[in-house]
Amino acid sequence: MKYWLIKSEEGCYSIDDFKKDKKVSWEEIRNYQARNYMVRDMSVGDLAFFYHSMGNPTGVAGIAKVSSKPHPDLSQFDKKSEYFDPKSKIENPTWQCVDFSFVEKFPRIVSLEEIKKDKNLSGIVVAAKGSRLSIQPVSEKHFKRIVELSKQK
DNA sequence: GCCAACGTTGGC
DNA sequence: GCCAACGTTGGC
Repeated sequence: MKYWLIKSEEGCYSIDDFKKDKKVSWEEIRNYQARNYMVRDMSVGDLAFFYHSMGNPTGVAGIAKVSSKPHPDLSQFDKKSEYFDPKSKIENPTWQCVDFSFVEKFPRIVSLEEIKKDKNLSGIVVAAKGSRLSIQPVSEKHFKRIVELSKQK
């Protein structure tokens, strides 16, 4: 069982959109490191924080669960898509993604500011300087701590 | 809107 | 394979 953090711009796709959809294919990731986490390291049943970037506030908004094995990201073959990749072949797609199902929306956002301040969360990837990766691993300890924080106040 | 950090591209 | 130029992310 592993834990993750997936970023979404609040204005593009928020936790409320996710709650309504119940399930989403995590397409349009065009970063090899992020893709490799999905393809190589995620397993069905893993939990992931749903993180609002560019949010007000920015922070962890809820929890998602990996609900599929990796499959081709169809947007790479869609010529009209902003994410179309002319170098990718149908026989051997460059970009793969997994599906996430909705688990819960936190009663409140655990903000990035709060995460940075909490001593129990030192070393967490999302708080590192210049941490831009849109999919990140989270340790079990850090995962549990943030869940705990979300229930406070 | 600014800008630091860092990934990607392409010339050599 | 190096590295400068360029593009993108994302906090502030």
